[in-house]
Amino acid sequence: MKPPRLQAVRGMQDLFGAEADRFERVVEAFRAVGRRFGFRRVEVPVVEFTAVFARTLGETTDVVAKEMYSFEDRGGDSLTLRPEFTAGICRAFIANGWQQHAPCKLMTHGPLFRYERPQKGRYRQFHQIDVEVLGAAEPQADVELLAFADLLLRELGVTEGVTLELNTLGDAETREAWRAALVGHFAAHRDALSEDSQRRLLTNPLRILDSKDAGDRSLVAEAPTIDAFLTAEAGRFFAGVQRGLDAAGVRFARNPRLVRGFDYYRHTAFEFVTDRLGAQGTVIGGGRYDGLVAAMGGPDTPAVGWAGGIERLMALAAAPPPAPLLAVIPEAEEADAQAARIAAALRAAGVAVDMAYRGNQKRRRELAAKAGATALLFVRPGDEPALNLVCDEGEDVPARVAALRAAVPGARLAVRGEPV
RNA sequence: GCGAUCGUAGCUCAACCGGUCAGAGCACUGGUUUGUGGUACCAGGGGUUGCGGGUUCGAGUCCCGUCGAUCGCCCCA
Repeated sequence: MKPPRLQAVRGMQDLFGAEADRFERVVEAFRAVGRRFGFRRVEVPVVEFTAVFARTLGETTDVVAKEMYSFEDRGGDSLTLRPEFTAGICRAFIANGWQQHAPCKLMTHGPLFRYERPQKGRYRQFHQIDVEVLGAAEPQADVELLAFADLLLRELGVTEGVTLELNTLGDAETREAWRAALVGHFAAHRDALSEDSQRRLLTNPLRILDSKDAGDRSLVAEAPTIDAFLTAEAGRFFAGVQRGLDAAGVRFARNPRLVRGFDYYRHTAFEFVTDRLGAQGTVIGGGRYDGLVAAMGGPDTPAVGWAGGIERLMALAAAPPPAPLLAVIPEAEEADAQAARIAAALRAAGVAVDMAYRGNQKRRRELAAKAGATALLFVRPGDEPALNLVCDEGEDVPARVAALRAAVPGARLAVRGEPV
């Protein structure tokens, strides 16, 4: 197969300029908010043995069978590009004995890969931010995670049209009873179900609850909700989460039809959803998966986490504010060395500096503007440095002047032509 | 995996029913002016109209295939 020209692989994209800036903004906000909540950065491999994902997701599901990037390496091992963070983090947790640090509050971000049909907000290589709390059985852990997500969205300016939908899947006993009741309900109306949902009845009955088919929806409306099946313990846990959210000022809406497709999910399930991204409306999604670590062969470890799509958050986030950038512009070739010295001194002092060294004066100002400069520093040739500082409206001029005085002592300094 | 729409310079687009239709703006490059914060002027480079095949005297314009994008379904860890 010949690759067509220099196109990127289907569903994978190049990011540059304003788009790349937005991407970075999401990641930086995530890390900053995470630190405020006491989460620690964790790094796990992009590639794992296929079994790490196949075992947790179920060998025969569509997800494993046709939506993973799996391949055989030169040693004959079946490897897979990670389609999610959770399984890899749990694998690392078990392999490295991180239970000694429990509760582990971990955060990470990076690329994930799923072989799906691309559409708006859905790519084959996509990027997520991810947090997990391993080894905490208390509802406070769920609350803290949701407060984290809520604050992050506010910091990013993503609140309009985004709502937190919350549900519980109960404990294992609850879930089994509810599932049986749902199957009974839908089986009794099998003929009225859409073709897709008749299939779901056999493969994944909970998923009938979020069917988009109009006919299914009326049946779904009559379907039993989980509340009638909650055990005392499961009910207490869910009440604890809701109380905590109220206390933390996190607004949510109960969605009794919010489900997870996989059995290891327990108790809390939640999604921050928007109506502004077409069919891919989930911005952040997660829940409690108390059964997963044990199912993978590790110690019995309660855990909860969420992941958010960076591409989707980017699409909703406000444009990042311009970062301060000082452009140093030598006025003539003879000033180049002087300008270079000044730029070096300023950078060493922690000031973001760009150099505009191409073309005539006009051109240099244009290039500085295009680079996003918020302040210009003209360097006049001569034995002693003569500098003229021109700042944006929002710039802290005294701070700029102080930085220049410190970095270039003895310079003749002017602000907009006026000596200071 | 299924259905629909789309694909013209780096970007956004134009080209009536197939016949000088390969263009504009922005961007880019060089220069002039200005002489100090993006807005002036002049000139220039750049496209075998995604790719391949077909119909036709003639195709960007019609047909088929393919690649990609977009919207929805499926799936959603």
